[in-house]
Amino acid sequence: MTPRKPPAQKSLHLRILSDVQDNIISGLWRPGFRIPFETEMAKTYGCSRMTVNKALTQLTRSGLLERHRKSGTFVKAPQSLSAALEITDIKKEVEDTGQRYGCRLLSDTQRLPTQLDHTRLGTKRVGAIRAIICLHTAKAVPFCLEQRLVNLDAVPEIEAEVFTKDAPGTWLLQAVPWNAAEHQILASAATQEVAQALEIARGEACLVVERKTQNERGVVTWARLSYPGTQHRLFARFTPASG
Amino acid sequence: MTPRKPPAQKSLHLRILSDVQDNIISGLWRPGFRIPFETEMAKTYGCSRMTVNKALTQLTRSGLLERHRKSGTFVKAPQSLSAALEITDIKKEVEDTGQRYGCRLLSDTQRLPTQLDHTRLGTKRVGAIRAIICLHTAKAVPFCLEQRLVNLDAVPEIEAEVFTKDAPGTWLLQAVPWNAAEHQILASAATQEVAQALEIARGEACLVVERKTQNERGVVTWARLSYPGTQHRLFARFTPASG
DNA sequence: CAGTGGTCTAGACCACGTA
DNA sequence: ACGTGGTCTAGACCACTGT
Repeated sequence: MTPRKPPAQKSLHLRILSDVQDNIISGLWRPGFRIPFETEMAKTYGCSRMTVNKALTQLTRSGLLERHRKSGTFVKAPQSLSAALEITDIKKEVEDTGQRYGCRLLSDTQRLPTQLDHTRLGTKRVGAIRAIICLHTAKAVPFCLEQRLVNLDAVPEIEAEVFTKDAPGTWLLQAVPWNAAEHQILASAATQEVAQALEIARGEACLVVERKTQNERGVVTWARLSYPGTQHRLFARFTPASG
Repeated sequence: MTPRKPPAQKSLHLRILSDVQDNIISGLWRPGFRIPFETEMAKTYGCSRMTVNKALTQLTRSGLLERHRKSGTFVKAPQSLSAALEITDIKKEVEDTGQRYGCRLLSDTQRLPTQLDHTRLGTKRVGAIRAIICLHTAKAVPFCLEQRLVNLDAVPEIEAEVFTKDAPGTWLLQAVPWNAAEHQILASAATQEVAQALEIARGEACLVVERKTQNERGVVTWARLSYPGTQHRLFARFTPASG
C-alpha cells in the first residue's frame, strides 16, 4: 500500500517528521484527528520529548498540524494551498533552458517621479528615479519586456551603473542586500508599446509579473515584466512539508 | 525609516532569529559575511547553544543563511526570490472580499478519458473520469470559470456527490486527505467557450491557473481556472523568514 | 486544577570539512 | 587533527486552556 519510503533516514526527528507526514498524506490520519501526544511518541520512538517536539513544531510551521495546549495536536484541514513560487533572475531563467540570453536596452532616463510612478512605487514623496526599459531575449527572440523604476534615494549607487549589457535586475539582486518583495501576477492585453517590443500582435494576452522590492531604506525598485502569454508559464510546486 | 518592530519578543530563540534577520536585511551583514559562531552567540545572549541553534536552523531553512561545518555560518546571497503564493479556495477568495459567492454548474459528465484528458492529468491509463465545468460568480458577476477532471479511480466516493450548489473544488479540499499539487500560471486569450461563460470578448486576456493534485492513490484531479485578466491578480508576498 | 505544548538547559557525542 | 555545526538527552519550569 505505502509506496515507498527512503530506507535510511538521516536523523531521528526527520524520521518522525516523515512518519507523521506519511500518515497524513496517506489519509490514515484525517483532518481533525488527534495524533499521539509528544510523551507518547517519545516513548514509541524511544527518544526524548525534545526530539519529537522538533518534528512536530516543523510540521506545524508547514501547516499540516494544529497544536493546542491541554487538548493536543491535530491534523489540520488544508484550507489553502500555499505554493512556493520560485521567481528567479531572468538571465538565469533563460540559461536554465539552455538558450542563449541577451538583453537590449531600449530606454534609460532619470527624472522626477510622475503621478503614475508614485502609484507604482507606492510612495508619496521620493526624489529622482531612474526609469529603465529593456528587452530580454532568448536565442535573439523577444522573451520578456522589463519596465523598471529605481528609487535613487534608496539605491544611490545605481547612478554610476550602466546597463548596456547586463539587466538592472541582475545587478540589483547582487548589489542590494536582502529585501522584502511583493508580487502581483496578472494577465494583460499587450499595449502598442509592449506588442512592438515583444514582436507580437497588439492586444495579445501577456503574462505580467509586477514586483515591488523594499528594504529598510524604503522602496528600492518596481518592475513590470511582460511575457508573451502563449510562451511563458510560471510553475509552483506544492508539497506539504518542504523539509 | 524603520517600519517598526514589535517591542516585546516572546521567546528567546525568536528574538535571536529576528536580531540576525535585522542585521541581514539592514545590510549590516552582507552576503558572504560570516556571522558569529553558535557558541559565541550563546555567550552573547547568555543562553545555551541549543537556543541559538534553533534560531539559526530556522533561518537556514528560510534561505537566509548557509551553514558549513568547521567554517561557520554565512549570509546567503538571494539568488531567487521564492515567494509564497497563497492559493485559496475560490469560495473563500470571493467571500474574503466581502462579496456574495455563487456557483453555477454548466456541465457534468462521466466518460473515458480522451487523449487531451490524459495529457492534462499526466496519466497513461486511468478508468473513467468525471468532467465538470462550473462558473464561480461574485455578486452574480462571472468571476472564474472552472474546468475540472476528476480521476474516479483515485476518488471513487465523488460519484455520489452532486455539485449543484457547492463547487467540486470545495468538496475535494475537504474530502481528499492531503496531497501534492503542481500549479502552472499563464495568460491566455479567451476561447469562444471561456468568453461566453465569463461574459467577456473572445480573445480577451485571461489569467489561467492550472492545478494538478495528487495523493498516494495517484492523480486526483486536474483543474483549469480562468479569470478575466483585467479583474484578477494573484498576490505573492515574500519576506525573508516567514517566522 | 491538571494536562498539554512551549521553551530552555548543560551537558554529550558524532559527522563533516578544512587544514 | 581540530573546530564547527547536527543532533540528542533527561531533566526543568512556565503558559495556556479545558474540565
